[in-house]
Amino acid sequence: MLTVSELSKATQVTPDAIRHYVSIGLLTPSRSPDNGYKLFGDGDIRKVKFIRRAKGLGFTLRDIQTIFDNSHDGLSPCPAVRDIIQQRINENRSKLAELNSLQQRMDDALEKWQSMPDGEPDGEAICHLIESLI
Amino acid sequence: MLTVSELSKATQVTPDAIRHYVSIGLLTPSRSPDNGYKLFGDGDIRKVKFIRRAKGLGFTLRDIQTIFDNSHDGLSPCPAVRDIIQQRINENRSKLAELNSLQQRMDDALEKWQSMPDGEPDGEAICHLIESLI
DNA sequence: TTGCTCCTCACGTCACGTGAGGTGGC
DNA sequence: TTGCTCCTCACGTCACGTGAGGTGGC
Repeated sequence: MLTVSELSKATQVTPDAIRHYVSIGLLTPSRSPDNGYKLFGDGDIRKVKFIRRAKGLGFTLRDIQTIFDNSHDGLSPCPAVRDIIQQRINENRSKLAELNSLQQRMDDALEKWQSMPDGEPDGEAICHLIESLI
Repeated sequence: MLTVSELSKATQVTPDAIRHYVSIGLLTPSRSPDNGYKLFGDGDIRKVKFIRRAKGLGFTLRDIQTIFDNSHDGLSPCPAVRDIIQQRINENRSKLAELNSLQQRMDDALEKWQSMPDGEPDGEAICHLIESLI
């Protein structure tokens, strides 16, 4: 049986993150009758590593809870896993497109501003740099 | 003088967003003595448009508050604007790199999983698709 | 009375990080 | 006593969206 800090060391995950996973039900440690400390089993090391791997693939903690629930109910989580990652891929593509166009706008603005002086506030414009952009 | 919904229509910004800007101090409407309604002036149309334009360039509402504060204190906000956008550009580059590598990992995983069957839970693995990845 | 706009809380979002205040064993 | 780990709240993050419950004029 492992305490929070022991599980933390075994998995390279912060104690706070582990406590968070417990608080949302991803991990369900037993309790020490002596002092109420959370006690984790060997399976929890695997579970935490799974959480980290899945997060690295873009799964949310709620997604991961769904996977655990399926697994616990004796269902194969694989179909759900395929569905979810496809959705996360679509979302990520949208976000990438968004950030790329933002990057473009920022770069354009900064370049345009290179040749512009700093204006004093004149009661007319808040910041002429920003307001100069269409 | 404009009410919330009138300012909303004039700027194409939702009433909720306008109320939010008021609540954090970006807008400071006067109040109708009759019914307590928020009353905005013509300058507020310009301010809301400025907020939207700045947000479109990656400025946070807090950044925009800083710009307003400088402007209000009779200082030129332009040097701060240049500093801030440079910082946001750096942040955006990091985030883009992050999302690009996530995209890579997701695509790789999905492709690898094409040829793998859905496994039944066997008490050994939670989801062999995810656990198959190094 | 019905419809419309307005108001002020206050919670939910995502995944924690960071105090705040207190406990228990060496 | 000091140091270390543990505990449980509860707030902050970013920019709103969404009820919840109530008001005021046509």
